[in-house]
Amino acid sequence: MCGQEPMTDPSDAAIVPADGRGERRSIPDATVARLAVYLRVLTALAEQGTVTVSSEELASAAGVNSAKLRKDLSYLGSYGVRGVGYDVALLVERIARGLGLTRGRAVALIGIGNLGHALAGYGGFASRGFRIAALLDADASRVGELIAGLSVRHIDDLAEIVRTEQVSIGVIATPAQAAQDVCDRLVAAGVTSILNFAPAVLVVPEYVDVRKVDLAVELQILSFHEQRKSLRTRSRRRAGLEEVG
Amino acid sequence: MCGQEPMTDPSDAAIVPADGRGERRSIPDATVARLAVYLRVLTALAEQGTVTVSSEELASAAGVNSAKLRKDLSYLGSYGVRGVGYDVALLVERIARGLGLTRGRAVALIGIGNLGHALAGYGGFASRGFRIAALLDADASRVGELIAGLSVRHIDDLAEIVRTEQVSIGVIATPAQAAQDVCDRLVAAGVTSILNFAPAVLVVPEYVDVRKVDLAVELQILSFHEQRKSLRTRSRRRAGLEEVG
DNA sequence: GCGATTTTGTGAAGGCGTTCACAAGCCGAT
DNA sequence: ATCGGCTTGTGAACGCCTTCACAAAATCGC
Repeated sequence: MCGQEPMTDPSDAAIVPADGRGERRSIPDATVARLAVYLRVLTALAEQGTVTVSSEELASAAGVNSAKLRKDLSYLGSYGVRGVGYDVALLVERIARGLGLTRGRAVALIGIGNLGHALAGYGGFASRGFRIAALLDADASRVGELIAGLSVRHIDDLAEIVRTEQVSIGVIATPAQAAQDVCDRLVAAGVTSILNFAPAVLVVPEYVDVRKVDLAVELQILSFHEQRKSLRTRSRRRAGLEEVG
Repeated sequence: MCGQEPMTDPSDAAIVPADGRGERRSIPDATVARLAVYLRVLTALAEQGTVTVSSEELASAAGVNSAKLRKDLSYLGSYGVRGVGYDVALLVERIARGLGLTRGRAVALIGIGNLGHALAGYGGFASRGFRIAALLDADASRVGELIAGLSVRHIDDLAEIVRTEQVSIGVIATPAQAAQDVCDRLVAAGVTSILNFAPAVLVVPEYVDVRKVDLAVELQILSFHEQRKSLRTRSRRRAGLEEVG
């Protein structure tokens, strides 16, 4: 019913200068989000030994329709073979390259509370090419604590860490009221991509990308659909299409 | 640059039967997601004593433009006053009602690993009207463990718990390979809304809503934009618009 | 080699959401 | 009571994304 695709803000469609024979073409944000999913599915296929996959198979494994999948892949170039399908290994490589995953990026995680702790221990980052370079917190009493093999450092060390570890992405897992301050520090340190788990709207310069994940908002969206479903049932009942109470 | 709005799948626009004088009109998924954000901002405003707010003020606090905000609110009805703005308390009430948050919904959380643990302890759920009714895990050795005041129960008790606790939303925080099985159990137990943190594509009947949060995908999207930024700089340099290397 | 079959890649069409711009409406001052 | 200023609500235009449908291309069998 309500699909599973995450989404990005369509207000800024990806722009590529279209210089010479540089990048092929601008890739829509919605497509980028799906490419990441295809990559995950393809990696799993590769691990179980699948060599070739058709758009139909891959699409159904990723939960989209095949026309959309083909159009998405076409933004990267023509890597399929008509009548045959796609080479799994080649596609994995192309998508990874398209998403800029060729060199593993360093991530700094700020806010070692409940959620920060879980994120620090989450294996999915490392397994998909992201290296957690540092854990930081403002609470001095947490500094030095060892989590997932990393020692927690103080937020004041942020700028230095970003420089020495070449951090390109900051993850904010602090309480809401600390988020903007941490965000400002990240931007000042030169970080231009931020993933925000705090339930707060961040203000950043236009050249900085922010993605947010708000757990309560997700539940509220589901709540809306739940209500819609029960309203629908109720009004159908009222209309006498089913037995009346 | 890349905005902060989460997104839903546009492939299924909300449908309301438009019977008699039932619901006003269909609310787009993108709007629903933003309404949840407005609600958060408005609640904060109310707490600090603000009585009235203009679309311009609220929009900038929520990080959207005012036209969009007004159109979003208009789906709920006409609750603003021209020349004045919106009554904060009234709007909070209307949005909460629109999202179906009038009665607090019960949530079952399955998978008490790293992430599940953090989610169980996350205060943001309770504070926004969601009650965690049960924690479940397939690992018998975890059963009985006390987390955030709740005792972990075995996944086999799911159906019973859903019935007795009136669970309407299931949250999956298991490893990827267990996700589909847990999902099937939820659906079988009558749950029609699922929030999935496992990096897996869930197959569900069309009447079930699934939202997914994939942390690695979020990072990959940021990675793409990082690459785009550096590519742009590089090609500009190559074009001689800046000093050459 | 050639035709049948399969599957990709992509113009074109359609749908949905965002943005624009302004009429309608409310308040307060005079 | 009227006027001026401010803010909402919304039709219309625009743009992006999805979906459709088919030509192009590759393999297989004969």
